[in-house]
Amino acid sequence: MQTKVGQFPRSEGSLGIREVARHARVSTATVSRTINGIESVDRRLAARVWKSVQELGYSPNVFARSLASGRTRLLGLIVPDRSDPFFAEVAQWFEETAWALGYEMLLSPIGSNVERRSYFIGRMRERKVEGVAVMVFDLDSALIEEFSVLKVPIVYVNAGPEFADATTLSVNYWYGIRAAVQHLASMGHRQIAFIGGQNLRRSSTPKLKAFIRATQEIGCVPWTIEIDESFEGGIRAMKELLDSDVRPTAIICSSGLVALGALRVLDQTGVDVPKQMSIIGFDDVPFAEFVNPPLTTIHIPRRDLARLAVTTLRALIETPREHAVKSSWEVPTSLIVRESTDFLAGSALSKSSIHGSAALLGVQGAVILEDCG
Amino acid sequence: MQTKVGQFPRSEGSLGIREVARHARVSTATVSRTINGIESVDRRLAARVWKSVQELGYSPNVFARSLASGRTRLLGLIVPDRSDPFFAEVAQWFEETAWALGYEMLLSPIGSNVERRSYFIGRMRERKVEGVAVMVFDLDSALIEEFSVLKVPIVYVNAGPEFADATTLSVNYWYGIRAAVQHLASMGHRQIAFIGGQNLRRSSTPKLKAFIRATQEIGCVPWTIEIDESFEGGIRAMKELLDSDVRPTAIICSSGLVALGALRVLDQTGVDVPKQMSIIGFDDVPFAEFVNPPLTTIHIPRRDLARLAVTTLRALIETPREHAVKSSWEVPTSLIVRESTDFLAGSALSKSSIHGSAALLGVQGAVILEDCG
DNA sequence: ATGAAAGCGCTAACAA
DNA sequence: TTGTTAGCGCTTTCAT
Repeated sequence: MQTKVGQFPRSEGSLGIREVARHARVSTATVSRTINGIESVDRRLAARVWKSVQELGYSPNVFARSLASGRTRLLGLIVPDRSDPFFAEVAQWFEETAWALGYEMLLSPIGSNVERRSYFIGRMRERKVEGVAVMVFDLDSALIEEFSVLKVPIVYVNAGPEFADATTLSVNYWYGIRAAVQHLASMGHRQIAFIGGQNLRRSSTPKLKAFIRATQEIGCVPWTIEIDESFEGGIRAMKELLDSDVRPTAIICSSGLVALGALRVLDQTGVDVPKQMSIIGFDDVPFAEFVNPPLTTIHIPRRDLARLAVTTLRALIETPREHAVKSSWEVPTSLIVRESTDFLAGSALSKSSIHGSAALLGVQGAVILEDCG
Repeated sequence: MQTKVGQFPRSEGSLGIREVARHARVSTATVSRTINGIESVDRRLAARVWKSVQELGYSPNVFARSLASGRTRLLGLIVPDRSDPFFAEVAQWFEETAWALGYEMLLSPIGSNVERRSYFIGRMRERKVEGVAVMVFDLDSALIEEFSVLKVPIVYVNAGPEFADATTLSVNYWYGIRAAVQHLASMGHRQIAFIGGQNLRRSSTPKLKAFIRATQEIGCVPWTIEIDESFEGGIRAMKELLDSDVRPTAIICSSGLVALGALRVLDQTGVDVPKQMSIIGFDDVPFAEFVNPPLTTIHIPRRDLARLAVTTLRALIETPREHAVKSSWEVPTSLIVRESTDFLAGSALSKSSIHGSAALLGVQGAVILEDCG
């Protein structure tokens, strides 16, 4: 019989379930059952237990609990970069939703280098995540391999391989981009350019496709210009556009930052937005509404996306995986009209009530155009 | 002798330290020592162990590890609101620093309602945090009480009680605000207003004091206007200022959002920034540099603050607490000059090289004025 | 330097 | 319904 001491000062006087049990004059099992809300416990005993818990100031040790139960209630979320405001917000909603369902989030901003990636993968393994949401497009197959070894459910969000049985969630850019194009067309714009590019999110392709389809739909020639998706990219593209013989009258940017860059050039060049040029961005960036003029943006439902990821994961985890069928879900985008878009100058069309009402809502007001689908 | 089954499907084939030990033909103790990098292990045995770890794809169970060792290596960080970009960034640096030192962060965005607060406090207790950084000013004493029961080290960051023995870190606003006032004064401004207020951060008072002292220092009368610290607050204050008989020529805002609000009003009123009015904000908000014109801001060293919090906590945790002395640290603020400040129109002063060089740095360039202290 | 074995605090059979 | 008890997977003494 040895008395364990340990190098590190343990929490005071080992206040564990045993002390509570002794104090309440019941067994540890009863304490455990009470704390975990198991019905079968006698009301009077339960009351005694809770009282002891209070008096002693007991709080269960999650580590012991996980070890004993074999459950961790941990959900992994793999993103490229936590400092990107888009992923930051998604992560926040993911965590919030997870909490609401009794889970924890383990965030893995794996970046781009391989060491960092396997570090985070290892971390998730050590902590025994029960499921993982993958939000990076180019997670290499070796890592995916490593994961499948774990045999935990995975959902791919707006990314990932087209496994026959992979569960996927995706953002439908078509709705929002089509709404944007039609919004512009309805105000007389025919020369609409799209500034897009490639980045970590790799959502460029679907956005581009949607733009092309939407412009063709209204009988216009798609006008696109590719850049790296950033503030500087927006600056370069806008300069290029301004230099061309015939200027577009409206521009859709593939991200909020790109739009901010475009706006900068326009401001410096003295081009009035929206009178001389209309700009539409994405709300993947905060402060789109605090900028001058407030940006008309395509809204990505980050919160819905995050929630869907968590709930899907939970379903996968808690459902006996007898009939694991491929399932895929989609969240729609929409258009938020603010003040960076207006009627084409010299257009025969006059101000419609839609835009008028947007202005009426005041500085932060916005009218949301649902998808036209 | 019973074979444990468990309700929940456990990780495949119980790949634990025992399997590794068997595979490497050593004891579990040796495996443990090897994995934890304990020197005394024979090189050849260690090699065998690592090989087995590789081949088996073993990764230790953190829960068991924590349970056995009595250490959690968890650091709590209490903030009001994780969606505030300031705290979001601090939290990120906190976590990053913690990782670098082998710790984890447990974030508690306790908000304002009591239930939420005690929920997060409870969470930290359950998880046995080894130390806590408190970044909220008005953590009520009851909660502090609850914490002191845990007997874990606490550092108060820019907040908290003035316990005789409390460890505190704080932001020195004096340097940055003084630099801002002097920057303006050097460009001929004498009518400088300060838009400030109160918010969760409660950093208003030190900021206000610093402003008053700095303006008096240059022989000006402090001109302050109080609002709630927000975008709308900035709008209201700016409107009020524009309506007054005599307008200020330069304005320092107590936060980035307030500055954005002020900028909005100025833009709508057709007041040119910086030609007709200079604006200075705080960089507690991203995109201050992406706005038009790029905002001259007072820089708060969020990263240093977070790092200091973590390293201080670690020192407190890992140092035998024999002589626990009160200690306090400070991080300085500084001024980042961009393009929202300029010479007073009609001033006898001409453009100095300082501002000229800022312009030369281009769209995103900035010259940092260190504290004048 | 290595191994045997006693727990860490809890959960969940199983028995009562 | 309640209690007894065998682990969960690891660390760390203690003995070798």
